[in-house]
Amino acid sequence: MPFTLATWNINSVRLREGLVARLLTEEQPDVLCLQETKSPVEKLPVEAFEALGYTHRVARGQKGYNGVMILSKLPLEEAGAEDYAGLGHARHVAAKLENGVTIHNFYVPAGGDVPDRAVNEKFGQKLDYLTDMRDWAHAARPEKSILVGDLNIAPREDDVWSHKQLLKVVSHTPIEVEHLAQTQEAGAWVDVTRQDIPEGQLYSWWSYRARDWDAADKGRRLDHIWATPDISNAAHSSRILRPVRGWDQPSDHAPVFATFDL
DNA sequence: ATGGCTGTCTCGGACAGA
Repeated sequence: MPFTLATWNINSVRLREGLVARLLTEEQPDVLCLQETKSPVEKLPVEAFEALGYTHRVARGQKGYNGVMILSKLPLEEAGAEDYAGLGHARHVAAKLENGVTIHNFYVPAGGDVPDRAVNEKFGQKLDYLTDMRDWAHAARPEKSILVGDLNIAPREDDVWSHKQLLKVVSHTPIEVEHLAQTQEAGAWVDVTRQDIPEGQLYSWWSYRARDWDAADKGRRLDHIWATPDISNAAHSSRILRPVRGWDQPSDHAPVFATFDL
């Protein structure tokens, strides 16, 4: 049975409960992975999602920051939650579908302003988080797995509006790109979005600060869908729903979709 | 002009996002 998966940094699920419901109604993904829910688990809005058929979920949360949730129309069982780099943050949760596919939902630390761990602790935490993800993938040798989320790195030159102007900007620095590549290699993860859309500029995030984000189009591809090689060939129909960035009181991220024939 | 804004927690403004 084919299933459609989406990942979206919602930037407060309580504030944007209505936008989530709209996406679920209009696009009907089987599984939706959210990041930056910014809510303790017990305060997550779930009733509206249940009414739309999304009766299964796993979540981790904390007050004010971070937070991840997987909403699903398909039954799923919890498959763990890691606290990489020992930050005490709710940045990962995993779930296993009845078809045996495990879904990992990540919110990688943003990393602060200065791309130098000697003067910016947050940048060091971001690199350490990616290193722990790499070591986990290397040890676990994941199979039949999908890794999604806001990885907060735009790895390719055509994943940003200006490669040259962003080389020293956190999210596109060579050291971050190298750390992400090592994480990807350790799990043999296939970048599903780029498998489907190999050429051209592709963004999933546009800053709130631009006067006209659509016209300026200074975006970055920070949100990703990866799959292990045993199921990557089943993936197709990848897409980024740019119009969602233009909805009323939007998140600064657009949702990323893929369908798997499994 | 890569911060010009936005959200949380809490009721003014620090902190975080990226």
